[in-house]
Amino acid sequence: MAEAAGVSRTTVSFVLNDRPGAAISETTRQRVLQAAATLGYVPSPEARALKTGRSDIVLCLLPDWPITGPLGVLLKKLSAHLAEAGLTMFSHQRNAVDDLTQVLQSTTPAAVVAMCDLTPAEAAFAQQRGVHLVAWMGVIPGYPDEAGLRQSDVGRLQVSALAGLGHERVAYVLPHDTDLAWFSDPRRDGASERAAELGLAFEHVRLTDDVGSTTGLVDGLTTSGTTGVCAYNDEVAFSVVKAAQRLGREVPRDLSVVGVDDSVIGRLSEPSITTVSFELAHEAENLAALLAVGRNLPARSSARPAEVIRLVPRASTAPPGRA
Amino acid sequence: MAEAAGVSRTTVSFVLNDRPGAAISETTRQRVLQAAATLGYVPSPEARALKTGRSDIVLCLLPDWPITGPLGVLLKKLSAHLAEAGLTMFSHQRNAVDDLTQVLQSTTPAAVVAMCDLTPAEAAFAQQRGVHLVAWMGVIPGYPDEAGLRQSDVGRLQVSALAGLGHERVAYVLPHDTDLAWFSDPRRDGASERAAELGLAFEHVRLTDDVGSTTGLVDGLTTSGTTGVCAYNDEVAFSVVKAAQRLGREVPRDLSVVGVDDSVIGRLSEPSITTVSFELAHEAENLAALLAVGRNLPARSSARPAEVIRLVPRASTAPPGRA
DNA sequence: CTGTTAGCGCCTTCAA
DNA sequence: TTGAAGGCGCTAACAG
Repeated sequence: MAEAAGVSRTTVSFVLNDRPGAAISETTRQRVLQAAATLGYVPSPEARALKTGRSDIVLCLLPDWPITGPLGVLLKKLSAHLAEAGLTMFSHQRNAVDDLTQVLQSTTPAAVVAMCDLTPAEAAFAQQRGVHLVAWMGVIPGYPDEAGLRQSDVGRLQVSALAGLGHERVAYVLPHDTDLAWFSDPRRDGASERAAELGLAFEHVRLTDDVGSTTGLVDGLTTSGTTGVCAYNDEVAFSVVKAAQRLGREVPRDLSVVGVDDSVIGRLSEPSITTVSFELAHEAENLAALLAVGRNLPARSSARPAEVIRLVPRASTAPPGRA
Repeated sequence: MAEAAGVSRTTVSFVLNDRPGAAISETTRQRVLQAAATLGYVPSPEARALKTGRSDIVLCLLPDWPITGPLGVLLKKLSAHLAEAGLTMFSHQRNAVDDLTQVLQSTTPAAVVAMCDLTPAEAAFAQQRGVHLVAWMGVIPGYPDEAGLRQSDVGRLQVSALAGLGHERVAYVLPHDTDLAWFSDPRRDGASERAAELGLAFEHVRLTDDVGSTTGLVDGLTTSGTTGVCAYNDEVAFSVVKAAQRLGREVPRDLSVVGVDDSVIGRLSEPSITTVSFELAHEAENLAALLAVGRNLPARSSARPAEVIRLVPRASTAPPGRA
């Protein structure tokens, strides 16, 4: 900014950054602000970052499948919280051609939130560049997962719900899309563990891309005595319900089904689908606070919820063998 | 990078940037590369951007609702294409607290792709900063929309499909979520236009958040003589189908329904839902080419499809009044 | 309270 | 074919 304001660069820097230590006369302050406004001046992000060694970008590294539902909402909230703290959130979806190493050659973010797994090389590179690494639902070698949400707990909750109704043989149904394995496997494993703890018979099957074959899979499940199904999400649950109905089975009398996500499809299904919903507002704030250390993040009120995940009982579950 | 390689900064810069004009002996080249590798040296993005005045970031500015389905796929493809051209794509979702002006204070991208509307102030700011602006499904004052896809065409195609089957009274059903108005209104308007062209009776209704009330809405539609419904998307279509069935109407005999998105829910519905699918691979390449001008973008083969949008006929549509 | 000054790491013209 | 030097726009010591 030209010293069109008639002051020195230092002064400009001071007032624009609200430097705590420095005392600037209100007159000068106004003069600088005025000049900045008329000139349309804004400091160059690159020069600033170069000088301070750090930008005010927070990068969310997302897995390479679409983020929808509760997680999408969380991202949105996180972005807003960070913006309030003067940080800008960007998302980058993992893809085959560029890894974090590449991405960090385009910018040096203040922090990277890993919502997908990082390789040791990526982690090392980020560290070397002084980038603050936060593992949130993604694995970074040597870092703790900061997410207050375990995918395995989702599976555990589903099984517990069925067990509570008296089911003794339960199954986990995985989605066709193996890209989702990163997500679905932990849920299944949690379900499996919980079933073992409770002494339930447990098996799992994976859908295929052929919709028709779901019928066969569900038939196999019911004939083997399974009375309760945990589905990866509401979409899978819906497809299981449909298949059962095609087979002349009644839901929930012959088969109970529990989904995940509390999505529209589950509400519209007949019967409506019992599901697991997420309470992620507090998580978003937590994460924002973690990322905005040293900045004055506006105080947030929302208390930590009793449970991050919660069962939403609907019509698709009942004790086995009766309506 | 220390001249641990025993060469000058110039040399390093040359080899690392593959400078065309300069001839570097293969020996030196290797020595530099070697040293860079062992030192783990990478040029600072900020310094580079400061010097050249431009970074290699492409920023996609997204509307503040979740991007799913075909558009999500497009983003993913775009990101991969840009990565191949040495550009890094970041996404930033619009939110209430930071606008583009704020975001551009964190970085100076090579280009911004507007997938949501920009204010004149935002556009001016970006221009002043020398950021290349591309309107793609978003409106930027003074810029042409580069998207080969008009939302209004989606609505038009839906109406055409119903008209082709002989329907004479059609309705458009909008989603509850008014955030989606930006998307849904153009579709509805296209449908309305097309209906007028074809001399069809046209009306539109909006769902409410109360699922039960959908029944009443659909009842109103059918009693007023509507035989064909265009739904905002497959989810809305599904909910219309369900409501019709609750009313004892049969789909498609009493009511034909056309959705949009070719989503799983439409395929699993009974009857399966006729829908509009998108062919966006070519769009992604086009857009990438537009953004990567001056860079050597790997050649792409996919030909421009005959139609960006395509009707997928399924079981939920038939001529009016018969099965 | 305000101005001077020295780089941050890189690219690039100019000379050698 | 390579080295030296200047400056991109900014921040932060350090005077004044």
